Amino acid sequence: MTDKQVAILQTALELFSNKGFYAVSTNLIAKEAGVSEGLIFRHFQNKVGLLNAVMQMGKEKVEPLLASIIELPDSAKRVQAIMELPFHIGEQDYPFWRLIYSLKWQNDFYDDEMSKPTKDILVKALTELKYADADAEADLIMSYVDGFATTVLLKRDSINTAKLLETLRKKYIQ
Amino acid sequence: MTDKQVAILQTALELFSNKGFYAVSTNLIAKEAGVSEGLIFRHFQNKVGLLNAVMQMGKEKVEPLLASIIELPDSAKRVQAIMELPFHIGEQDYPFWRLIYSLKWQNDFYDDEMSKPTKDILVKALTELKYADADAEADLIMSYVDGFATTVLLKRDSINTAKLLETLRKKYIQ
DNA sequence: AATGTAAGTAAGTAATTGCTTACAAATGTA
DNA sequence: TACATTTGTAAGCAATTACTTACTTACATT
Repeated sequence: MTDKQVAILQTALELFSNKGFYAVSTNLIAKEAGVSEGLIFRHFQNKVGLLNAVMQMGKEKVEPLLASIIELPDSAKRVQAIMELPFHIGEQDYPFWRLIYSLKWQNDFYDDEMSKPTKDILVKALTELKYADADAEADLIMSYVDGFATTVLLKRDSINTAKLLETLRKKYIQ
Repeated sequence: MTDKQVAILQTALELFSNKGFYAVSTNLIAKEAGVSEGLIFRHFQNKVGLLNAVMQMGKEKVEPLLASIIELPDSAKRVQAIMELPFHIGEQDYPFWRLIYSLKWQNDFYDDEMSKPTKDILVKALTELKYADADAEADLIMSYVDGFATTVLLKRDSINTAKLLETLRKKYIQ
Protein backbone atom coordinates (compact mmCIF):
# COMPACT_ATOMS: atom_id res chain seq x y z
CA MET A 1 0.00 0.00 0.00
CA THR A 2 1.33 3.38 -1.06
CA ASP A 3 1.04 6.58 0.95
CA LYS A 4 -1.68 7.91 -1.34
CA GLN A 5 -3.68 4.71 -1.05
CA VAL A 6 -3.61 5.05 2.73
CA ALA A 7 -4.52 8.73 2.49
CA ILE A 8 -7.58 7.90 0.37
CA LEU A 9 -8.74 5.20 2.80
CA GLN A 10 -8.32 7.42 5.85
CA THR A 11 -10.04 10.51 4.44
CA ALA A 12 -12.83 8.33 3.05
CA LEU A 13 -13.36 6.79 6.48
CA GLU A 14 -13.40 10.21 8.12
CA LEU A 15 -15.84 11.70 5.61
CA PHE A 16 -18.13 8.68 5.26
CA SER A 17 -18.46 8.34 9.03
CA ASN A 18 -19.23 12.01 9.60
CA LYS A 19 -21.46 12.81 6.65
CA GLY A 20 -22.62 9.46 5.29
CA PHE A 21 -21.71 7.53 2.17
CA TYR A 22 -24.04 9.29 -0.27
CA ALA A 23 -23.37 12.75 1.11
CA VAL A 24 -19.68 12.54 0.21
CA SER A 25 -18.47 12.82 -3.40
CA THR A 26 -15.38 11.12 -4.77
CA ASN A 27 -14.27 14.60 -5.85
CA LEU A 28 -14.27 15.76 -2.20
CA ILE A 29 -12.44 12.66 -1.00
CA ALA A 30 -9.74 13.21 -3.62
CA LYS A 31 -9.34 16.88 -2.72
CA GLU A 32 -9.13 16.21 1.03
CA ALA A 33 -6.70 13.34 0.50
CA GLY A 34 -4.56 15.42 -1.84
CA VAL A 35 -4.76 13.04 -4.79
CA SER A 36 -6.34 13.04 -8.21
CA GLU A 37 -9.89 11.71 -8.39
CA GLY A 38 -8.88 9.09 -10.94
CA LEU A 39 -6.58 7.41 -8.44
CA ILE A 40 -9.56 6.41 -6.31
CA PHE A 41 -10.96 4.41 -9.21
CA ARG A 42 -7.57 2.99 -10.17
CA HIS A 43 -7.18 1.46 -6.71
CA PHE A 44 -10.74 0.73 -5.64
CA GLN A 45 -12.65 0.29 -8.94
CA ASN A 46 -15.67 2.35 -7.84
CA LYS A 47 -17.15 4.24 -4.88
CA VAL A 48 -18.69 1.12 -3.32
CA GLY A 49 -15.33 -0.64 -3.72
CA LEU A 50 -13.76 2.17 -1.71
CA LEU A 51 -16.40 1.77 1.01
CA ASN A 52 -15.72 -1.97 1.16
CA ALA A 53 -11.98 -1.37 1.47
CA VAL A 54 -12.62 1.11 4.28
CA MET A 55 -14.82 -1.43 6.08
CA GLN A 56 -12.28 -4.21 5.59
CA MET A 57 -9.55 -2.05 7.09
CA GLY A 58 -11.73 -1.40 10.14
CA LYS A 59 -12.75 -5.01 10.61
CA GLU A 60 -9.14 -6.14 10.63
CA LYS A 61 -8.43 -3.75 13.48
CA VAL A 62 -11.45 -4.94 15.46
CA GLU A 63 -11.25 -8.71 15.10
CA PRO A 64 -8.34 -9.21 17.57
CA LEU A 65 -10.45 -7.39 20.18
CA LEU A 66 -13.19 -10.00 19.96
CA ALA A 67 -10.63 -12.80 19.85
CA SER A 68 -9.12 -11.65 23.14
CA ILE A 69 -12.56 -11.76 24.76
CA ILE A 70 -13.13 -15.37 23.69
CA GLU A 71 -9.92 -16.31 25.46
CA LEU A 72 -11.12 -15.06 28.85
CA PRO A 73 -11.50 -18.18 31.03
CA ASP A 74 -14.32 -16.78 33.20
CA SER A 75 -17.80 -16.83 31.57
CA ALA A 76 -19.07 -13.92 33.65
CA LYS A 77 -16.04 -11.86 32.70
CA ARG A 78 -16.72 -12.59 29.03
CA VAL A 79 -20.27 -11.31 29.36
CA GLN A 80 -19.04 -8.23 31.18
CA ALA A 81 -16.38 -7.57 28.54
CA ILE A 82 -18.95 -7.64 25.76
CA MET A 83 -21.38 -5.45 27.65
CA GLU A 84 -18.66 -2.87 28.22
CA LEU A 85 -17.24 -3.10 24.70
CA PRO A 86 -18.42 0.38 23.58
CA PHE A 87 -16.74 2.01 26.57
CA HIS A 88 -13.36 0.61 25.60
CA ILE A 89 -13.32 1.72 21.98
CA GLY A 90 -10.15 3.71 21.38
CA GLU A 91 -10.69 7.30 20.21
CA GLN A 92 -8.85 6.45 16.99
CA ASP A 93 -11.47 3.80 16.17
CA TYR A 94 -14.49 6.08 16.63
CA PRO A 95 -14.77 6.94 12.91
CA PHE A 96 -14.94 3.26 11.97
CA TRP A 97 -17.64 2.50 14.52
CA ARG A 98 -19.63 5.57 13.60
CA LEU A 99 -19.53 4.33 10.00
CA ILE A 100 -20.74 0.86 11.03
CA TYR A 101 -23.64 2.27 13.01
CA SER A 102 -24.67 4.83 10.41
CA LEU A 103 -24.70 2.22 7.64
CA LYS A 104 -27.00 0.05 9.76
CA TRP A 105 -29.80 2.50 9.07
CA GLN A 106 -29.42 2.40 5.28
CA ASN A 107 -31.22 -0.46 3.58
CA ASP A 108 -28.61 -0.94 0.86
CA PHE A 109 -25.81 -1.59 3.30
CA TYR A 110 -27.48 -3.11 6.35
CA ASP A 111 -25.58 -6.20 7.43
CA ASP A 112 -27.16 -8.23 10.20
CA GLU A 113 -24.39 -10.85 10.12
CA MET A 114 -21.74 -8.58 11.59
CA SER A 115 -22.97 -8.81 15.15
CA LYS A 116 -23.55 -12.56 15.06
CA PRO A 117 -20.13 -13.71 16.35
CA THR A 118 -20.54 -11.42 19.36
CA LYS A 119 -23.99 -12.80 20.13
CA ASP A 120 -22.69 -16.38 19.82
CA ILE A 121 -20.07 -15.71 22.47
CA LEU A 122 -22.78 -14.27 24.71
CA VAL A 123 -25.18 -17.20 24.29
CA LYS A 124 -22.42 -19.69 25.06
CA ALA A 125 -21.28 -17.80 28.16
CA LEU A 126 -24.83 -17.29 29.46
CA THR A 127 -25.62 -20.97 28.96
CA GLU A 128 -22.56 -21.84 31.03
CA LEU A 129 -23.86 -19.45 33.67
CA LYS A 130 -27.12 -21.51 33.75
CA TYR A 131 -29.41 -18.79 32.47
CA ALA A 132 -32.87 -20.21 31.78
CA ASP A 133 -33.23 -18.48 28.42
CA ALA A 134 -29.70 -17.66 27.31
CA ASP A 135 -30.81 -16.56 23.84
CA ALA A 136 -33.33 -13.97 25.03
CA GLU A 137 -30.84 -12.78 27.63
CA ALA A 138 -28.20 -12.41 24.92
CA ASP A 139 -30.57 -10.37 22.73
CA LEU A 140 -31.23 -8.06 25.65
CA ILE A 141 -27.52 -7.54 26.28
CA MET A 142 -26.92 -6.97 22.56
CA SER A 143 -29.55 -4.22 22.73
CA TYR A 144 -27.80 -2.68 25.71
CA VAL A 145 -24.53 -2.71 23.79
CA ASP A 146 -26.13 -1.01 20.78
CA GLY A 147 -27.43 1.64 23.14
CA PHE A 148 -24.09 2.16 24.85
CA ALA A 149 -22.36 2.39 21.49
CA THR A 150 -24.85 5.03 20.34
CA THR A 151 -24.23 7.04 23.49
CA VAL A 152 -20.46 6.75 23.46
CA LEU A 153 -20.12 7.53 19.75
CA LEU A 154 -22.62 10.38 19.57
CA LYS A 155 -22.77 11.99 22.99
CA ARG A 156 -19.26 11.74 24.39
CA ASP A 157 -19.15 15.56 24.46
CA SER A 158 -22.45 16.12 26.25
CA ILE A 159 -22.43 13.28 28.75
CA ASN A 160 -19.84 11.71 31.05
CA THR A 161 -19.31 8.22 29.65
CA ALA A 162 -16.93 7.25 32.48
CA LYS A 163 -19.69 7.90 34.98
CA LEU A 164 -22.14 6.02 32.80
CA LEU A 165 -19.87 2.96 32.91
CA GLU A 166 -19.54 3.37 36.69
CA THR A 167 -23.33 3.44 37.10
CA LEU A 168 -23.66 0.40 34.88
CA ARG A 169 -21.07 -1.55 36.86
CA LYS A 170 -22.81 -0.82 40.17
CA LYS A 171 -25.82 -2.64 38.72
CA TYR A 172 -24.14 -5.72 37.30
CA ILE A 173 -21.04 -6.37 39.37
CA GLN A 174 -21.34 -7.24 43.03
CA MET B 1 -53.20 20.13 2.69
CA THR B 2 -54.04 18.65 -0.72
CA ASP B 3 -53.85 14.95 -1.59
CA LYS B 4 -50.65 15.49 -3.55
CA GLN B 5 -49.03 17.35 -0.69
CA VAL B 6 -49.76 14.40 1.60
CA ALA B 7 -48.50 11.96 -1.05
CA ILE B 8 -45.20 13.85 -1.27
CA LEU B 9 -44.74 13.87 2.51
CA GLN B 10 -45.50 10.17 2.88
CA THR B 11 -43.29 8.94 0.04
CA ALA B 12 -40.49 11.25 1.20
CA LEU B 13 -40.75 9.79 4.71
CA GLU B 14 -40.72 6.26 3.36
CA LEU B 15 -37.73 6.85 1.06
CA PHE B 16 -35.69 9.02 3.44
CA SER B 17 -36.10 6.51 6.26
CA ASN B 18 -35.13 3.51 4.14
CA LYS B 19 -32.32 4.92 2.03
CA GLY B 20 -31.24 8.12 3.74
CA PHE B 21 -31.71 11.78 2.87
CA TYR B 22 -28.83 12.13 0.42
CA ALA B 23 -29.45 8.80 -1.28
CA VAL B 24 -32.90 9.87 -2.42
CA SER B 25 -33.40 12.39 -5.25
CA THR B 26 -36.32 14.77 -5.54
CA ASN B 27 -36.88 13.24 -8.96
CA LEU B 28 -37.47 9.80 -7.39
CA ILE B 29 -39.76 11.20 -4.70
CA ALA B 30 -41.88 12.91 -7.34
CA LYS B 31 -42.11 9.76 -9.47
CA GLU B 32 -43.07 7.53 -6.52
CA ALA B 33 -45.60 10.05 -5.28
CA GLY B 34 -47.06 10.49 -8.74
CA VAL B 35 -46.54 14.23 -8.95
CA SER B 36 -44.37 16.59 -10.94
CA GLU B 37 -40.98 17.37 -9.43
CA GLY B 38 -41.73 21.09 -9.44
CA LEU B 39 -44.60 20.62 -7.01
CA ILE B 40 -42.17 19.55 -4.29
CA PHE B 41 -40.44 22.92 -4.54
CA ARG B 42 -43.70 24.82 -4.80
CA HIS B 43 -44.85 23.41 -1.45
CA PHE B 44 -41.61 22.90 0.46
CA GLN B 45 -39.18 25.44 -1.07
CA ASN B 46 -36.25 23.00 -1.25
CA LYS B 47 -35.18 19.46 -0.35
CA VAL B 48 -34.22 20.37 3.21
CA GLY B 49 -37.58 22.12 3.60
CA LEU B 50 -39.25 18.84 2.62
CA LEU B 51 -37.20 16.97 5.22
CA ASN B 52 -38.22 19.49 7.89
CA ALA B 53 -41.88 19.14 6.96
CA VAL B 54 -41.56 15.36 7.18
CA MET B 55 -39.94 15.65 10.61
CA GLN B 56 -42.58 18.12 11.80
CA MET B 57 -45.35 15.75 10.74
CA GLY B 58 -43.72 12.94 12.72
CA LYS B 59 -43.12 15.03 15.82
CA GLU B 60 -46.76 16.08 15.96
CA LYS B 61 -47.77 12.44 16.02
CA VAL B 62 -45.29 11.61 18.77
CA GLU B 63 -45.74 14.50 21.20
CA PRO B 64 -49.06 13.31 22.66
CA LEU B 65 -47.36 10.01 23.50
CA LEU B 66 -44.83 11.78 25.72
CA ALA B 67 -47.56 13.99 27.17
CA SER B 68 -49.55 10.96 28.28
CA ILE B 69 -46.48 9.60 30.10
CA ILE B 70 -46.02 12.81 32.07
CA GLU B 71 -49.58 12.45 33.34
CA LEU B 72 -48.94 9.06 34.93
CA PRO B 73 -49.22 9.64 38.71
CA ASP B 74 -46.75 6.88 39.69
CA SER B 75 -43.05 7.82 39.30
CA ALA B 76 -41.96 4.20 38.84
CA LYS B 77 -44.59 3.69 36.15
CA ARG B 78 -43.30 6.78 34.36
CA VAL B 79 -39.77 5.37 34.33
CA GLN B 80 -41.06 2.04 33.10
CA ALA B 81 -43.13 3.67 30.35
CA ILE B 82 -40.10 5.53 29.01
CA MET B 83 -37.89 2.46 29.18
CA GLU B 84 -40.46 0.47 27.21
CA LEU B 85 -41.20 3.26 24.73
CA PRO B 86 -39.55 1.57 21.72
CA PHE B 87 -41.63 -1.57 22.23
CA HIS B 88 -44.85 0.35 21.94
CA ILE B 89 -44.12 2.17 18.69
CA GLY B 90 -46.93 1.48 16.25
CA GLU B 91 -45.89 -0.20 13.01
CA GLN B 92 -47.16 2.85 11.10
CA ASP B 93 -44.68 5.05 12.96
CA TYR B 94 -41.62 2.91 12.21
CA PRO B 95 -40.56 4.97 9.16
CA PHE B 96 -40.54 8.17 11.20
CA TRP B 97 -38.44 6.65 13.97
CA ARG B 98 -36.05 5.03 11.53
CA LEU B 99 -35.58 8.48 9.99
CA ILE B 100 -34.88 10.05 13.39
CA TYR B 101 -32.31 7.42 14.25
CA SER B 102 -30.59 7.43 10.86
CA LEU B 103 -30.25 11.23 10.90
CA LYS B 104 -28.57 11.02 14.31
CA TRP B 105 -25.49 9.60 12.60
CA GLN B 106 -25.17 12.43 10.06
CA ASN B 107 -23.30 15.48 11.31
CA ASP B 108 -25.39 17.99 9.34
CA PHE B 109 -28.66 16.91 10.91
CA TYR B 110 -27.72 15.63 14.36
CA ASP B 111 -30.04 17.14 16.96
CA ASP B 112 -29.18 16.42 20.57
CA GLU B 113 -32.06 18.52 21.87
CA MET B 114 -34.78 16.13 20.73
CA SER B 115 -34.25 13.61 23.51
CA LYS B 116 -33.98 16.23 26.25
CA PRO B 117 -37.67 16.36 27.27
CA THR B 118 -37.62 12.60 27.74
CA LYS B 119 -34.53 12.73 29.90
CA ASP B 120 -36.01 15.52 32.00
CA ILE B 121 -39.04 13.37 32.82
CA LEU B 122 -36.69 10.56 33.79
CA VAL B 123 -34.50 12.70 36.06
CA LYS B 124 -37.55 14.09 37.85
CA ALA B 125 -39.08 10.64 38.36
CA LEU B 126 -35.82 9.08 39.53
CA THR B 127 -35.26 11.91 41.99
CA GLU B 128 -38.71 11.29 43.43
CA LEU B 129 -37.73 7.64 43.73
CA LYS B 130 -34.74 8.73 45.88
CA TYR B 131 -32.02 7.58 43.50
CA ALA B 132 -28.63 8.80 44.73
CA ASP B 133 -27.50 9.98 41.28
CA ALA B 134 -30.67 10.49 39.27
CA ASP B 135 -28.85 12.13 36.38
CA ALA B 136 -26.41 9.27 35.80
CA GLU B 137 -29.23 6.77 36.21
CA ALA B 138 -31.27 8.69 33.62
CA ASP B 139 -28.37 8.66 31.16
CA LEU B 140 -28.10 4.90 31.58
CA ILE B 141 -31.80 4.38 30.91
CA MET B 142 -31.63 6.71 27.90
CA SER B 143 -28.86 4.49 26.54
CA TYR B 144 -31.01 1.42 27.10
CA VAL B 145 -33.86 3.08 25.22
CA ASP B 146 -31.59 3.92 22.29
CA GLY B 147 -30.55 0.28 22.21
CA PHE B 148 -34.10 -1.02 22.36
CA ALA B 149 -35.13 1.36 19.60
CA THR B 150 -32.27 0.16 17.41
CA THR B 151 -33.30 -3.44 17.97
CA VAL B 152 -37.01 -2.91 17.44
CA LEU B 153 -36.58 -0.76 14.35
CA LEU B 154 -33.87 -2.80 12.63
CA LYS B 155 -34.22 -6.38 13.81
CA ARG B 156 -37.94 -6.92 14.24
CA ASP B 157 -37.73 -9.62 11.54
CA SER B 158 -34.80 -11.55 12.97
CA ILE B 159 -35.53 -11.40 16.70
CA ASN B 160 -38.63 -11.73 18.87
CA THR B 161 -39.19 -8.27 20.33
CA ALA B 162 -42.12 -9.44 22.48
CA LYS B 163 -39.85 -11.92 24.22
CA LEU B 164 -37.18 -9.22 24.56
CA LEU B 165 -39.67 -7.01 26.39
CA GLU B 166 -40.67 -9.97 28.58
CA THR B 167 -37.04 -10.63 29.52
CA LEU B 168 -36.55 -6.94 30.26
CA ARG B 169 -39.62 -6.82 32.51
CA LYS B 170 -38.46 -9.82 34.54
CA LYS B 171 -35.39 -7.77 35.43
CA TYR B 172 -37.01 -4.49 36.37
CA ILE B 173 -40.47 -5.28 37.63
CA GLN B 174 -40.91 -7.31 40.77
C1' DA C 1 20.47 0.27 -20.43
C1' DA C 2 16.16 -1.61 -21.84
C1' DT C 3 11.63 -2.90 -20.85
C1' DG C 4 7.36 -4.09 -18.50
C1' DT C 5 4.33 -2.87 -14.86
C1' DA C 6 2.28 -0.23 -11.33
C1' DA C 7 1.17 4.53 -9.66
C1' DG C 8 -0.40 8.79 -10.70
C1' DT C 9 -2.64 12.87 -13.20
C1' DA C 10 -5.57 16.22 -16.14
C1' DA C 11 -9.22 16.62 -18.76
C1' DG C 12 -12.73 14.84 -20.20
C1' DT C 13 -17.62 11.96 -20.36
C1' DA C 14 -22.86 11.19 -20.06
C1' DA C 15 -26.11 11.17 -16.62
C1' DT C 16 -28.13 13.01 -12.62
C1' DT C 17 -28.53 16.54 -9.14
C1' DG C 18 -31.53 20.26 -6.84
C1' DC C 19 -34.00 23.87 -8.49
C1' DT C 20 -36.36 27.54 -11.79
C1' DT C 21 -39.30 29.28 -15.29
C1' DA C 22 -43.27 29.85 -18.01
C1' DC C 23 -47.50 28.48 -18.50
C1' DA C 24 -52.15 25.86 -17.73
C1' DA C 25 -55.85 24.01 -14.81
C1' DA C 26 -58.50 24.17 -10.76
C1' DT C 27 -60.56 26.58 -7.00
C1' DG C 28 -62.38 30.05 -4.34
C1' DT C 29 -64.70 34.75 -3.91
C1' DA C 30 -67.13 39.01 -5.38
C1' DT D 1 -69.77 35.73 -14.58
C1' DA D 2 -65.41 37.79 -13.67
C1' DC D 3 -61.21 37.77 -11.47
C1' DA D 4 -57.60 36.51 -8.21
C1' DT D 5 -55.21 32.94 -5.97
C1' DT D 6 -53.67 28.48 -5.36
C1' DT D 7 -52.31 24.07 -7.31
C1' DG D 8 -50.24 21.82 -10.74
C1' DT D 9 -47.15 20.63 -14.89
C1' DA D 10 -43.41 20.28 -18.65
C1' DA D 11 -39.29 21.68 -20.03
C1' DG D 12 -35.21 23.46 -19.07
C1' DC D 13 -31.15 25.28 -16.02
C1' DA D 14 -26.18 25.26 -14.31
C1' DA D 15 -23.70 22.49 -11.28
C1' DT D 16 -22.32 18.21 -9.64
C1' DT D 17 -22.17 13.22 -9.89
C1' DA D 18 -19.49 8.73 -10.51
C1' DC D 19 -16.50 7.23 -13.68
C1' DT D 20 -13.19 6.98 -18.16
C1' DT D 21 -9.63 8.06 -21.26
C1' DA D 22 -5.20 9.20 -22.73
C1' DC D 23 -1.20 10.17 -21.09
C1' DT D 24 3.09 10.63 -17.91
C1' DT D 25 6.02 9.33 -14.07
C1' DA D 26 8.18 6.09 -10.92
C1' DC D 27 10.02 1.73 -9.95
C1' DA D 28 11.41 -2.96 -10.30
C1' DT D 29 13.62 -6.91 -13.13
C1' DT D 30 16.55 -8.82 -16.44
